[in-house]
Amino acid sequence: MPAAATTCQRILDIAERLVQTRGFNGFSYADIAQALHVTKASLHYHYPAKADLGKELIERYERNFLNALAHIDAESADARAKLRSYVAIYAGVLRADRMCLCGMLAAEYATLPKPMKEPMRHFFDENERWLVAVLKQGKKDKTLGYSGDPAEAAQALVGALEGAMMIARSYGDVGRFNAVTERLLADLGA
Amino acid sequence: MPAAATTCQRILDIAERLVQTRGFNGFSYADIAQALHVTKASLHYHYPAKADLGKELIERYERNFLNALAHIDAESADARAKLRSYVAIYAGVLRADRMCLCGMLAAEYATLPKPMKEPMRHFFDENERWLVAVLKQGKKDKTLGYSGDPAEAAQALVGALEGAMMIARSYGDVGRFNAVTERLLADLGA
DNA sequence: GTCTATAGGTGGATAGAC
DNA sequence: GTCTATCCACCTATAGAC
Repeated sequence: MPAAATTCQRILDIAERLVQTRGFNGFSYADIAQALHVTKASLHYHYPAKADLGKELIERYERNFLNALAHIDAESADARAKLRSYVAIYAGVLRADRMCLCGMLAAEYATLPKPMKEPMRHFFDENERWLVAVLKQGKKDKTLGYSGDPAEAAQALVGALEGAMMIARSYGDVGRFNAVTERLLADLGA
Repeated sequence: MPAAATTCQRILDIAERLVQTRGFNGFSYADIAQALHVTKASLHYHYPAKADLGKELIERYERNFLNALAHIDAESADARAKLRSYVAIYAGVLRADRMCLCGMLAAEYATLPKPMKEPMRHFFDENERWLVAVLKQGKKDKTLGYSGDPAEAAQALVGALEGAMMIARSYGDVGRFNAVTERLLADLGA
């Protein structure tokens, strides 16, 4: 059985939800304190500055995301299935009325504390690295089709997913996201 | 010659730039006051609440955008050319290190003042309406190709543009955006 | 229409007791 | 590790003089 969540983990869980729904500039230590029934001062013991909290949020989010991708690789050998599982991760986030953590931070990029900027881009780099491998595999075994550079195709896909997610959330319409992603997948042959 | 810009217009110009670069939660009346060499109180005379300013920003942005689209319709009859001109608008915004105003607000949707939410979605509705007309024209005269519902194709395109813009801006890399949009246009036959 | 002045609140962050 | 208490900067917004 899993060990009880530490205070640090609980803080990150609440903060993650807040960033994904309201943005990094849209929540405060007071919001976490209220949800966790502790004082703001206690939070500063664990994460002295908001930038520290934000950096840790990104790094944990990327770890969890890459674990999910590794899980996909372990589960399915088919490039088409991998791609569909990848999109399903995004759909799951949106269903919880959340944006991708790093998609949210990308919008707020100009106002982010410096320690958060590089880790945020790293998330996208790793996503694209994984996607490039899947796209290359799919092209090699002729299960996926796309034109040009696989890196560009990966960037286009990530951008399309983030953008579709962001807009669909404004409409409160997950179906809109699903319709768009179904097109994207179909265009790739998945 | 154009009339001298009114104070209201100057306020909107500064605020627009601030929202597009920093987000609605990322700037304050103090920022505008400093840039305009007036006091915060003066700004409240023109726009009592920040929500009033935000609503006006969206409505002006949409008016200007729709004017640009009307200009495209007047300039070119070719659906492919129209589509390329549409994408060029986005590229121009990004080149100025800005995000689309409404793309930015879409990310911040949960924290937006109520009076801004419907106008923001209206911008996307009108964009998609225009795109649907172009896509239908292109399909009719066989200059553009896409599968399925033109409304869904329009939503996919808008989402892809907004997402690509957001991410490319984080990397400070307009070329990344151009490469992605070139793919999108090519896939549509434009 | 713009100013000074200020209200009333919240932001992130720290000191020091327990 | 959590608390109380507090600091100071900043926020949106208003009152009232000019």
